[in-house]
Amino acid sequence: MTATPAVQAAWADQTARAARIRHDPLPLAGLRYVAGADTSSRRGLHILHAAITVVRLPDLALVEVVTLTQPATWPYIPGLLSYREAPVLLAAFAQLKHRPDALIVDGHGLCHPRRFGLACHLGLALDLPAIGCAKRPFGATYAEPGPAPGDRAPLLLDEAPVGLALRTRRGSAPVFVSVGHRAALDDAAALVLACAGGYRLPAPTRLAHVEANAQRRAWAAEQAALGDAAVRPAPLAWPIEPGDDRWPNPTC
DNA sequence: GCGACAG
DNA sequence: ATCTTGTCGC
Repeated sequence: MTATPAVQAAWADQTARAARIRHDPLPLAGLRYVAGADTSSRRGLHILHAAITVVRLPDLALVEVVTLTQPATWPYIPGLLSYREAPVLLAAFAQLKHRPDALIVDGHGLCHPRRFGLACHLGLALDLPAIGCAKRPFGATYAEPGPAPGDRAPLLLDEAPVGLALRTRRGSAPVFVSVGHRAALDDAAALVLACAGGYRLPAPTRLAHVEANAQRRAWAAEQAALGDAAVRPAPLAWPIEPGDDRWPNPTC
């Protein structure tokens, strides 16, 4: 994907929004409900299945799940994941009965070319403390952290510290934690560790991944049962032009 | 042209 | 992200 007008507009949009990110300490002591966000989709199908989970601390019990299926309006473009995934994730979040104290996103926060990854985008849109916990470093470099859970090393992007490579489980690759919005990095790491529960990925996003996949399978089965009435997968119209309602806009 | 590249 | 078989280890 090249620098189409919509892509350039999105870059400018991210830079403008990044200036509004705050780095508050997370009130970890009173933290009770932590949400997780993830999506699933089938290979050539531009349909997104989102899941938002709410997990209770400190026992990591799953107390609420919302899933939602919507057509994607953007392709996946490295650095512009938000424009693809944020709309359906925000719509799903709006259906939550609980108001979580914080959100963990399957993706990056400040570890991003314009310092505005999906976790920043969602946190800012929701005005909620948000952190990114990704499975791959997205171009950032790091020294291998020690083997014990809690061991960590700085994540560097363009020579700048943007997050942590954090060991959450012995014998597993580290996860890549960066601040999204209204959170400090050490608190973000502490929260991820508090949610690890013996797994590599923190419970909120790990369970959201499971739920989003279940939603994709359920949707596929439902479509199969509908036969002729099933939605025909319209190919994603791309690129888009100015004035298109998919143009980067502050509401999503 | 080649390799990188969150999900 | 998804596609895919077997394989290694607790």
